[in-house]
Amino acid sequence: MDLSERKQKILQVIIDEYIGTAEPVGSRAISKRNELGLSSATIRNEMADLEDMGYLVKPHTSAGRIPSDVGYRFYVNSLMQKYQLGVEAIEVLRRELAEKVNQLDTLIKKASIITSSLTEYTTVVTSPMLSRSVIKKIDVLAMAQGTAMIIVITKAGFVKNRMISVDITEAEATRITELLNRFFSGVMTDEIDENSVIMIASAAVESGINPKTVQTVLSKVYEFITALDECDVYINNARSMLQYPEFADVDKAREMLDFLENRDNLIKIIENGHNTDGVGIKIGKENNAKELENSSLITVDYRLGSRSLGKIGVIGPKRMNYAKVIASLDLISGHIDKILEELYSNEGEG
Amino acid sequence: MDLSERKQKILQVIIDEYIGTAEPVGSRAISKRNELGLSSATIRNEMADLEDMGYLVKPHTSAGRIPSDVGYRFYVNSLMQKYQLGVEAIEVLRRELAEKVNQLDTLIKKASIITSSLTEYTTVVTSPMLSRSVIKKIDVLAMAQGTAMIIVITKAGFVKNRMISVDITEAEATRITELLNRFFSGVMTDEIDENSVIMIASAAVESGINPKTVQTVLSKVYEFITALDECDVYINNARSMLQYPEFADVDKAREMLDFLENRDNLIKIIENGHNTDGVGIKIGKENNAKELENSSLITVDYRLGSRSLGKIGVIGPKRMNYAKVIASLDLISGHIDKILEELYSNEGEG
DNA sequence: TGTTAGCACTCGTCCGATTTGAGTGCTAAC
DNA sequence: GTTAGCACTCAAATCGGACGAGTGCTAACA
Repeated sequence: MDLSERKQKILQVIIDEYIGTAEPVGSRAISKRNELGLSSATIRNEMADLEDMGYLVKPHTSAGRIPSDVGYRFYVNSLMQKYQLGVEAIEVLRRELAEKVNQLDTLIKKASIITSSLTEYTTVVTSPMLSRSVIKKIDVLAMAQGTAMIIVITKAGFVKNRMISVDITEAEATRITELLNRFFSGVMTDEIDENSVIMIASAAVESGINPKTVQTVLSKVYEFITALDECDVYINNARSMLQYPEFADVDKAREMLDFLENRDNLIKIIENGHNTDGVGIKIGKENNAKELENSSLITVDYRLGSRSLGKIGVIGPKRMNYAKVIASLDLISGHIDKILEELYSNEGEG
Repeated sequence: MDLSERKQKILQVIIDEYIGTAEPVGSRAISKRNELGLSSATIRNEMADLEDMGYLVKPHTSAGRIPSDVGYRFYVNSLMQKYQLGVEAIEVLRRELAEKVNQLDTLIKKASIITSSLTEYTTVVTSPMLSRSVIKKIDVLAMAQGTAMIIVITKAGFVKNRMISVDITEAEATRITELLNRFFSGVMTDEIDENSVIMIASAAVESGINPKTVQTVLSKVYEFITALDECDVYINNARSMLQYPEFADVDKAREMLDFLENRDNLIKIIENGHNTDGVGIKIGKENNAKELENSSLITVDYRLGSRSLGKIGVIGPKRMNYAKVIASLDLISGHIDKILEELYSNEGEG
């Protein structure tokens, strides 16, 4: 079942060609390029074999052939040449990322934008998972009459806030804040359980705060902390889909954009689409989503130390420039990892 | 130059029809609806007049006629019937907005989503302008080695944060935080000038903090506060463009989506497109943007008290359902105003 | 004078037939 | 094993006629 050297060569030429043009490629076109020095008839025979073996398919009798999912998979695994990004591209990336790195979410969004412009495909990034973050500080602020605000800051520099409805005085808020920080500052979010909340509650009540207020605030705080890991996803450059002939049909484009709009689904696909080691590549049906049958998804982790915080993914037509996308993602995730490492090297250990 | 009763009637029927179908409407179709009891020939004569007067245009000789920008403008100003939103729609809106109103930006984003689903057009909202906000609290936190975070919370419940590079100890950060709040808490952001910063700086230096650290932190804080009013814009349901025949051509759709992606431009258009009183309606070329020549933009303010915080806009084809969009925006902005009023009734006065 | 029936004319769209051309598979010869 | 050659296939492009929606104009009518 192994492919002869020559078949591999031909398959590679076909896929390279198809990636460039999106047109089925025929035997004559290949033989003309005479890298192989074979006549079109010979190529035809080989192509027929490749089709039998499942690497190619014919859209119809009198068209050329296009790669099947299997063909792409073989290409990605065995044939593809490593892509070398241009020095200017690398330079731009370095410069852009250096500019405003000091906000974790800004950094991620920026990374997404850069990836889009580097690859010209749609980029999706998941926001950093905060579930295993260390709390730097919690604030409870009395705001307008009957409302208060909870602010949680993690060591990694992530700030989340939420308003709650509760009658509370500034003094009470300050006191509760004090207690919260005494117990929770420096603690990892998923180590916080109801017991710790109860301890704080009794301490607060002892210091004379209305038990009902304490109860309301602390249950909201607890709820908020446990909900911190809600994963969000940013989509970038979705409109780029429209530039590829695969989506020349407005209905196709609409289907894809509708799919992208469904965040939950998208997150699921991105999380699924990933094997542990570095880059995850899902081709066509491998994505297990009808809407992505004609598309591929490539993902990488971005990490803090050994811990994966989230993912950056690129979605494009199945005939995407895999080598370039992989190179881009590799480069950018490497950069992010380094930046995060520098910024928060003391985070992440209990 | 006035339009006779009958011409107005005819114009109205034509526009109503065209809004529904996107097809040029002919004289026969109108006469068939016999609301007017006129023959097609008579209608034809009237339509020819309306064309001469600039209210209608012909795509080509043997098609019906479609409204011109002038025609739409007349329709919007004089002919359009008030649209009554369904009770279920109103109920949904009320319920949705009630649910998680406690975050200003969440509220606005949600409003945008609701508007999209109510109107089925693309919605753009500008984030609340913070320039004339009252500061509730400022925090400076020492984070990882060599970095600190500035957090500003406004009375209206807006939280913004930024990381900065500076060598600072926790004690120093706490001290600076104390001073910042003593001077700035309760102050409106645009009342803060360099003098106040200098005062804080000297106080901080007096209390023994490294002058260089003080200088770095305070200049960053000042920079941050003055940059608070950077206006952002959220786009919702852009893909809905694709469902209208106006954008059946992928290139047209692409042009529009490209335009929407250019945030600066978009903000400019939205801000321009607004006259002070309530709803702003810009039809086609009135938008002063090539990309919007075939689209209309309707905007409303959302307010806190009398102060406009930002805008909600709807972009759709020129033949959009103006009455419905206006009714929706009216309703939703009214709701938001009320919610904001309730939440932050004590904000906004120096 | 305003309205309408009638008619010639325009012009985009639809539809079927034809042509074109890229590409294939097979065969026979080298 | 390779290749030239040829018949065959089939989507896409081209062409042309029919169709029909719609117009403008004219003449007749109330």
